Amino acid sequence: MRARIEDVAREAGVSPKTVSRVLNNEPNVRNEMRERILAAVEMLGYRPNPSARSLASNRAFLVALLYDNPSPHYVMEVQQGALEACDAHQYSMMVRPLVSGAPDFVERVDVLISQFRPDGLLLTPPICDHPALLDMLRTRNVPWASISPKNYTEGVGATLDERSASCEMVLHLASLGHRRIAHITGHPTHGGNVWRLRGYRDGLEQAHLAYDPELVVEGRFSFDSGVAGARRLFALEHRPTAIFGANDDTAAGILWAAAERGLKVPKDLSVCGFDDIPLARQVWPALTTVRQPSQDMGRIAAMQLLRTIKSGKPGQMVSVPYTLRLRQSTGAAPRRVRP
Amino acid sequence: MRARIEDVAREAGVSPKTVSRVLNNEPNVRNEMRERILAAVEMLGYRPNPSARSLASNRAFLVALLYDNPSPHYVMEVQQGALEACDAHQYSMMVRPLVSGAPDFVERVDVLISQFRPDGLLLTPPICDHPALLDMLRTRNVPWASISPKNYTEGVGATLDERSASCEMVLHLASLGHRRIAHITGHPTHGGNVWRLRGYRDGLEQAHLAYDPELVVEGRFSFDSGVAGARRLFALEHRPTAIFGANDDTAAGILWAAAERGLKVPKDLSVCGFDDIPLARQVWPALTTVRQPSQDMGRIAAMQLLRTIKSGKPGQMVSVPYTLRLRQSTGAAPRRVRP
DNA sequence: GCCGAATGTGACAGCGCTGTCAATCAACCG
DNA sequence: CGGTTGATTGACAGCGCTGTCACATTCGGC
Repeated sequence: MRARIEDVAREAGVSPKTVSRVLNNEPNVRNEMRERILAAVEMLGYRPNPSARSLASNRAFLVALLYDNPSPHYVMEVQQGALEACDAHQYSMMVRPLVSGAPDFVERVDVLISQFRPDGLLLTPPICDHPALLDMLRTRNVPWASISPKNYTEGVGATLDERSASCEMVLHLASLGHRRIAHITGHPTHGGNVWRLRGYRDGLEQAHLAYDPELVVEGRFSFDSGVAGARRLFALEHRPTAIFGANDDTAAGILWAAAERGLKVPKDLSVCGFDDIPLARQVWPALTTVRQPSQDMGRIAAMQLLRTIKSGKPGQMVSVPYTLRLRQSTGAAPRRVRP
Repeated sequence: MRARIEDVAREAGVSPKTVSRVLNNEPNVRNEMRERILAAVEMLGYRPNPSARSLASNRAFLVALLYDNPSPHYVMEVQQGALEACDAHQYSMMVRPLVSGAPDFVERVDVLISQFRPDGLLLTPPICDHPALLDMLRTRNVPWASISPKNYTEGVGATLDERSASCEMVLHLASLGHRRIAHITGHPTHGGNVWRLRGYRDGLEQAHLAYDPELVVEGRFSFDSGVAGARRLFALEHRPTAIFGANDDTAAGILWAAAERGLKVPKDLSVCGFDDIPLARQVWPALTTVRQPSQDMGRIAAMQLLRTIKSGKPGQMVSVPYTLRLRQSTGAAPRRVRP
């Protein structure tokens, strides 16, 4: 049978409670004692029983990651990073896919909380911007951390300056000579969408290009919405020479639609995306995009959440850096626009 | 405070133990009583405390999904399916990314088991074919279910007849007039690789085409290995007119390398893959591939695992159907091969 | 060297549930 | 009709840990 705390206590010649103190990093244990106990733990290969721990302490040592996201790669990256942070702090993590548009969405999370009693939640877009959910969490006093929330000036979590990144991207296109730069937006309820769109407008302004509403098409952060959006833009009388997709999936759709129409990228059309998922390198030509360190963001948000849980004081909203990845899908604007 | 089993018992006018019996579907409870108790559970919105449950019963109501897989989409699909099955049976699921090549791989899983005491493990390729791990699990008497293991004639889990699927794919290419059909294999330690390769040879044989070792290049189930493998095949004096990638990532790499070399797909070269991940539709031209219902496989494997756990008798290895998805990346063999 | 405060340690109950086993009851047998 | 099953229910202990509180020890200031 596996070692219990009592065995460690006997081995170290102390009471179980003292062992418990050491394991939980509680103060008021002499150093000598602490070391003796840690040695005994090591020797017996002791691991606390999480169920007993959580039953007795009424803490679950559990963080739940909630997602509702069309991009498995993104979720996977965030999950990986969050898992790293949880492991490092001896917390376990559960994952839960959800449909944030479902009528019983908030209730489902409520059930989840009463069932598993997680110490905190990790929210990805668009869940992190769901007002009713956040209200419920506040009421139930459950801490949470957000990844890329719409409002990045408060709360706990990790963000990226999507507005500046988008602005830079548009300036890059402008510097290549593009004058008609279109944008296929993300899902209107995603926080990211708001900032990427705003950054697009910033970029136009800074490049002294007029904003033309005709050139902004609503998408859904998906491949299909990229295809559909690009088809609409191609049908314009005066079509754009560059299209900025709100994410890489969208941009891949644009590329696909361009190929369908026989347009050469980047000769006839420049295309760029956002996120730098593997797909960005796997399409032809490889996508110019903004690298977003999703895994780091997952790790950082989880760390801030754990800090909040442990200290009771809210952690920070950490901004992580982005990088422009210039690849083959963007190039000089064509002299003359082919239909 | 949240309702406890005692509250339900009081409400229904029975002992806590009887409530427990109902909640655990134990026999020997009168129907009338069962219904009264369920009504009380419903009324109070009672949810058993998983920690207390697992502490008292020495079962964790927990399944761990282990993966070491380069394809996030695949893992995500399996995860989603497995989660559905676990939810339906009131089990929770933890996920754990691992590196099966690491020297301490088996030990890490061992630690995981003694720490969380999962009732069973769900193994994805290539982990499900790791002999040392399986030995350890047998020794520790931990049940597991596999998804697409190399040996699909025994054990518990879900498989797909990859051999027949690959054979059909090759026959499809042969029917289009291709005579030099190449194959870029998967990672040599993956079970799937063995059967896909064998199916490729079956197909050649059934089409009365000679097997040419020059046309089989070792890959790693990755985009990059597809690019590298295709470059090698293009360098052959007598290059293939069709390349069958062991999975869609590989096939996407082949497409990329073809574009790089200026080869038109499918006019100059036919390409096909395996799995039907979203990427297959997102490249240009869309990939002909084999649809593998990964989510169903995750769900089915989890169900079989849960059955094993609950009954003590091993569940089955369930074979799920595949479908050929013919898209634009395959076409009639060229009359004359351009260099 | 004495006293109060700060620090270090342990005894014990109990978290919410289930396993064990005993008690009760109805059905059935000869 | 007494005895024997088997079905149904409950009492109670205890899973492995931590919170609470009491007690022991050390420290600093005068």
